[in-house]
Amino acid sequence: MYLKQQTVLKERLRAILREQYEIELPALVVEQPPENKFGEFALPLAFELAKKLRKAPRKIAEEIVARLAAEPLAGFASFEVAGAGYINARLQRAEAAQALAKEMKLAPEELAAKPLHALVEHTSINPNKAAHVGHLRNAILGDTFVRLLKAAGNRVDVQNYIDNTGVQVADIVVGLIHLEKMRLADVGALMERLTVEGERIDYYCWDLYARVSQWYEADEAKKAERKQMRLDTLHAIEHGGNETAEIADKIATAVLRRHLETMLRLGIEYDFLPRESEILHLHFWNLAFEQMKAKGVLYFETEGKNKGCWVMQRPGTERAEAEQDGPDEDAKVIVRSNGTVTYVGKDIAYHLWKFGLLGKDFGYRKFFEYPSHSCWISAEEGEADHPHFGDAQAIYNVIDSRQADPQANVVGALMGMGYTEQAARYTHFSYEMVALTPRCAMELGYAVPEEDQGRAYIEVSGRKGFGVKADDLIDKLVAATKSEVDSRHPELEDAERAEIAQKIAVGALRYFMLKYTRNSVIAFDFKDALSFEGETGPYLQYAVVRTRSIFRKAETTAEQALTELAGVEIDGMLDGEENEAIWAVWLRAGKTSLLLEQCIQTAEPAYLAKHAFQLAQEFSNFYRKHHILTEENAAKKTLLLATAAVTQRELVRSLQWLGIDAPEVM
RNA sequence: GGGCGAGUAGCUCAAUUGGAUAGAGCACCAGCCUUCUAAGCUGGGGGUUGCAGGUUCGAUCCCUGCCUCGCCUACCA
Repeated sequence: MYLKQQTVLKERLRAILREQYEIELPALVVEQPPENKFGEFALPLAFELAKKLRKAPRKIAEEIVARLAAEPLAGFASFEVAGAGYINARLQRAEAAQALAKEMKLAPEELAAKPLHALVEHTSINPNKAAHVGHLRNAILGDTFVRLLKAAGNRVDVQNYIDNTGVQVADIVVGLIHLEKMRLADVGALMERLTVEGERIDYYCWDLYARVSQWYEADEAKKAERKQMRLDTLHAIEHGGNETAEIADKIATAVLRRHLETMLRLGIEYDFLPRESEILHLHFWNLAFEQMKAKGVLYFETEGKNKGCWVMQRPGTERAEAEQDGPDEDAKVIVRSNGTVTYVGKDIAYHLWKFGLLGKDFGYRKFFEYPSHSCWISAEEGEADHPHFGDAQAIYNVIDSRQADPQANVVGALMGMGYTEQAARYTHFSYEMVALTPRCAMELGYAVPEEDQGRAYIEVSGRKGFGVKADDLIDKLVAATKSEVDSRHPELEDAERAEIAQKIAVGALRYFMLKYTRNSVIAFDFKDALSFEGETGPYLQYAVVRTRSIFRKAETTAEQALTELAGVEIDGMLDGEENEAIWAVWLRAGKTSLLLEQCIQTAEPAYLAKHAFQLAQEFSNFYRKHHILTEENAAKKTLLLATAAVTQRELVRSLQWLGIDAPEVM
């Protein structure tokens, strides 16, 4: 509703500017006034025009308002000049509410103008240890963005990139072979033993990874030897076709499966798992290398520290003419002097594939089953019958901000190859890490040096085994919500209480990760994460539960209540100070599609989280002031019921996009 | 050294990307459950937006300089 009216207003204004002043403004700013008493839209454009027209802003505003008032504009009640030259527009409130009540689905004009085939990559955890809170932020951000893109009408493939042949996996293999003295058969036995004992393989690896990392450094005399073991192991894994690689594959696959299970607890699913092993073995790089050489993106360095390497100019390091003598020491090495390719090189090849520019595809086989679809994994030789991924028009990589540089290198390579359209639709969906507060770290039993105790946060470290595991956090949340539900609803069956607790725990966790904007570091603390009051997921769910309770008692449904509003005369019932709380709900509810658009444009889900919270707040305020079930005026009661209904509809819709499900009772 | 990000209430964060009196939550204080669920609501205190300049009708936001903090900057992956 709101977005549509905003468009109507903008079009009218553009027409007026053309006719009256012969001016075309590239961007017409429409704001939301700080308080509803100023109206629903605020336009500061008179300030901008003042200089061009050499007139006082207030005078210009008056002229425009006169033109706006000259003929009726659909949905608007009035326009006025305010302050030094603001133009405020007021909606015809009853009309707006009636229109919003009818919007059972998102209106077509509020969906993406041009639906795209988008590809979102998120999670991408090294399959060598348990997922931790930082990975949860990644997956929750990515999954939420997927839901937003889909809601706006785009086709979306969800990918989770698996670095199954990297050093981190190699470290675990070194641990199994050299510390635990295991062979392939022993690893199989270990995994069976863990299953029997109900232990998690990813937890086992968490500890082993920390042990190996320390072992590398523990003995000064053996440091070099041990680092060489690590390198040899890595190369064996990369090469494939040997026992070491088989151990790596066995363990990485098992850990990956655990990651999928952990994420599924939060409602997060994937379509495809491309693995580095296939990027290597199917020789994606060879094709990328030929293409890059042919297009002059790579050049062979003959001097300086990078002598003998194929290098690429780093984006943003273009040198002045005068300095162009000698080698570019800032250049990024893509192929080492020993002929092996770096990570960035492989990443470029992978991204050419994502856009369908490589000229080669993965093999595919089924890996994991969800109730509604299968998740596929890359394979050298896949199944004959399979879906096809890649060929995306837009890609979003949910990767933490520390990898901004390598990401920029990939974009730089695409640009250099002339793929400017693809480069423009390449989004590094960057976010800051989740760190721990010093207090939280000490609670977990980690020794925090005195000089670090005053810091706002401490970075987690997989190598030190320092962090909060995802499943531990989810378990803790579920336990806390379960005991709360148990005490509030002793009349319910235990299974039902468990289900409610599960939904609340997920709501709390997902909202916690989404309420911060992407580039703020989350200083994690159990106290905040386990809070269910104030700006939290449960607060939003509670608002929905209250509306459900109302419709149960009124023996109707939200849909019915909204339908019935059409037959009622509500003119005047949304105006005046005594009705402000009612209108505030309708206005906020009408902004959902506007927020959807903003979130996608800025790749920032936090705005929707805030919107949902504000709607819940407006509703709570309304709920206290207006008692629905005891309202005696029939028309008024219909409006109040519809107000609860529109809250429920928009809140449930927003929460669904955030991946949060509201229970029936809580 | 260079690049990126951050610095806002006691704490954790917002601020519609340059707009009206800088807002929320937590914590603290005072109230509100025989009326639709108190995981709630109302009120209160709390701010020189790191510092100093500049740009303009208007700056938390843009520019310059400085201070503090974090991250990135390998022929590691």
